[in-house]
Amino acid sequence: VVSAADPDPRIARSTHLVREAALAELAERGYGGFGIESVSRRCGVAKSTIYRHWPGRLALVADAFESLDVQPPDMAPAAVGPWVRIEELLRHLADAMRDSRFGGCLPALVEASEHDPDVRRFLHGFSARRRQALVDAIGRAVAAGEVRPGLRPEEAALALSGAIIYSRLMTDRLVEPDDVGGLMEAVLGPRP
Amino acid sequence: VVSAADPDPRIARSTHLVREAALAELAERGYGGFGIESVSRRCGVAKSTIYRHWPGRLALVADAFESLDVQPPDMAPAAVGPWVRIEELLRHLADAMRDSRFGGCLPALVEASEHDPDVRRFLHGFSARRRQALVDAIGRAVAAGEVRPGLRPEEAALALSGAIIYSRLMTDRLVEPDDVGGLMEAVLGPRP
Amino acid sequence: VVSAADPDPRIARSTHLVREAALAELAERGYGGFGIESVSRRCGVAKSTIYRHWPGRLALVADAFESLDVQPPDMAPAAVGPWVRIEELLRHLADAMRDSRFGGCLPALVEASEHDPDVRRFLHGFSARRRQALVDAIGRAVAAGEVRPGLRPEEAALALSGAIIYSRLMTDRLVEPDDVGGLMEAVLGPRP
Amino acid sequence: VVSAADPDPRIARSTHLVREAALAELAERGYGGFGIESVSRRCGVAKSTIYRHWPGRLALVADAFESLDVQPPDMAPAAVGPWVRIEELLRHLADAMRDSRFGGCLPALVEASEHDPDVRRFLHGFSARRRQALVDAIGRAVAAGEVRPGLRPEEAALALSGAIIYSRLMTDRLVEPDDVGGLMEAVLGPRP
DNA sequence: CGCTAACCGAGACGGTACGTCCCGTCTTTAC
DNA sequence: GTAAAGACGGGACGTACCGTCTCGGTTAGCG
Repeated sequence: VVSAADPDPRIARSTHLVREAALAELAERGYGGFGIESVSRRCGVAKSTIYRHWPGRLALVADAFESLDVQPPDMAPAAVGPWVRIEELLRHLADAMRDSRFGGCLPALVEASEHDPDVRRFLHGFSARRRQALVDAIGRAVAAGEVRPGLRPEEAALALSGAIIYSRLMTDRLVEPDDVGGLMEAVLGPRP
Repeated sequence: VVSAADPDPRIARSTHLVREAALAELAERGYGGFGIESVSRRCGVAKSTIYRHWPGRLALVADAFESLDVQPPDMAPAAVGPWVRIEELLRHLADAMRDSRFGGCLPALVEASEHDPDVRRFLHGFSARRRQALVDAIGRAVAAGEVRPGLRPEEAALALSGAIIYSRLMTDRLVEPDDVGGLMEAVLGPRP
Repeated sequence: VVSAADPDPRIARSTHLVREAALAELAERGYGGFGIESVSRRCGVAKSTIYRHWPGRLALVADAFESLDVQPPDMAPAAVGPWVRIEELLRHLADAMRDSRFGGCLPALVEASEHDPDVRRFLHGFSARRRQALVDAIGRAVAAGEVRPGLRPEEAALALSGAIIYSRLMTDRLVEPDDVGGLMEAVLGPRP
Repeated sequence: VVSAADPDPRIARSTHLVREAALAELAERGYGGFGIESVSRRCGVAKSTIYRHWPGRLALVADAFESLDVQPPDMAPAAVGPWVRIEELLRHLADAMRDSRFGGCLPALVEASEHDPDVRRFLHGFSARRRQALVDAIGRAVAAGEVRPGLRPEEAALALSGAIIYSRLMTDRLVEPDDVGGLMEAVLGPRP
């Protein structure tokens, strides 16, 4: 919405404050309770200023989410074995679920994506990118013989990601980072 | 909200019409766009009548969901082999995701459960009941030697359910009933 | 509204309770705050029963007023001198202003009479009957030489009644019964 | 309610339109039938705008009345004789009774003042200010020998004002400006 | 002295207005 | 000249009554 090259420091300040407040608002009150005026009060930026930079509720929500930019960790793709790489990716996802800024907004994100194409694009893109990294790692694990032959990486990645997401959204007990090992063994078989 | 033994047919009529309209409204416009007055207009029941039976938005949402009563299929628990039973449960879940009344409301349900205890209780209860049936079936499959020994039923059930839910909520392509076989093989190993 | 010869004691009981409560309600909360349901709660008679006997708000208000039946005192029309008779009539009016049942309802009565013919008929009738008694007495006082000759009874009666009514409706201090003597001297001249 | 020095022309426009409509509404439908939404529809100003400037029904009623600002005529206090001054004041009052904006609202004003201190303060203040001017004029008439000695100005003013007010509120026939002379003679004695 | 007709209570129902809150647009004011 | 402050029309919220209606349960007074 706002050009990254915008030189005006006032605009940069406003957008930053608003995005922070928007995320806090979403995590705290949910998508239904999210309000522009509430964000305005929370961060001290005038409502008219917010409307000058974002066309409305949904755009602000989508933009705030994008600013989160929770990418899968790219470090050490080859230096470690595939099993460890898989574990790293899943731990990172499990951590994100516990982060108030991302995990707290996830339900709102899911709901918003249902009716707004921008939000959906972001959410599905985020999800797909992450899963692809997992698929790659599982494929390498199959090739390296660390998991049973014949295991299909796509379905396995869906099941592993799904377990973590699902436990966050529809369960009383979310998958902790230390639970990741057990989860992997349940899907991929015994640790090599 | 309304006693099951209430003999007044007017109440029965009103509650039924309102619940139907509420579900349609939720599936169509989501939790954020859900409005009592809109439900009222949709089903022709006066707003005052709705408020006479439900204290507010959230209560109506929760009650409408509960009226869905999408139970896991209880038929044939022992007559068929465990593998088939697991497949049956997962197919039923995959079907529910495609049902507009349940699958369409799921995002709203997830979002609402984040801030309303009643909705949360319903959603988590539904989810847990369903998963428990799956855990039982997987346990029997392990005991029967239909899947690899040492597989932990809880984690496996989480992964299988999660894959289906997750694909509905954060993915462009949901798990079709015919995909269930492949999914099971990815998690449980080759079909016996 | 209800026939005086109605023999059913249940109806008599209901109408009496409702009328009492209606007057109390009017004196307490005024014409604007007057409500059928409030009257119903106050006297324990069901709303449906009230509507069975009166067609609506206004009819109940008018009927309740009529039941007050505050008549000018008819005793001693000739046994005493005209001056004393005038004083008696005005004292009675001043007393009525202090009665919570009549004086408290008077503003509501005035307001209601502005838009309801039934109420207006009652109020103007009450007012005219009372004033006529005063006009008669003043006329006799003129004839008896107790007040200055040439004094017009109609205007004098209007001024005397008006002073008492006006002080109740638009003044902080209403005319007490003991002020009546002074008022009469101001309008009629010195006491004979 | 609104600062007199408020320079925003939008506020001035809104308040003016609303006050006009409120007075029309009061005169037309009375205090009981007075409604904010009706005023809103009548003048085309949104309900939310009305509530932004007045806290509620009563405040709007009181403020609209105050905006009437029907002051007793201050011109010619000494240039003319006391009798003429008295006549002038009473004619002005009788005229006000016939003005739809003031006279039409008077019953509503009386009723409202019974339960709202702001309205009462305005009404009693208006009434007292006006009556005081009359008391002064009558006092001067006594001093000038235009009326009988010993006449008490307070009571006489009460009777004269009362006759006019009372005839408006509780009588079929109000005091016309041309009736004022006769009324004065009835209370004050023959015209000098 | 029982029966039937009526009254009564309880309250659901479709409405309408209340007063509050927020939306998204727009104008005014101040820095 | 931009940002704040906030007025504006609009509309949903949840509440409270309105006046209509349909129920059983009681009760009165006629037979």
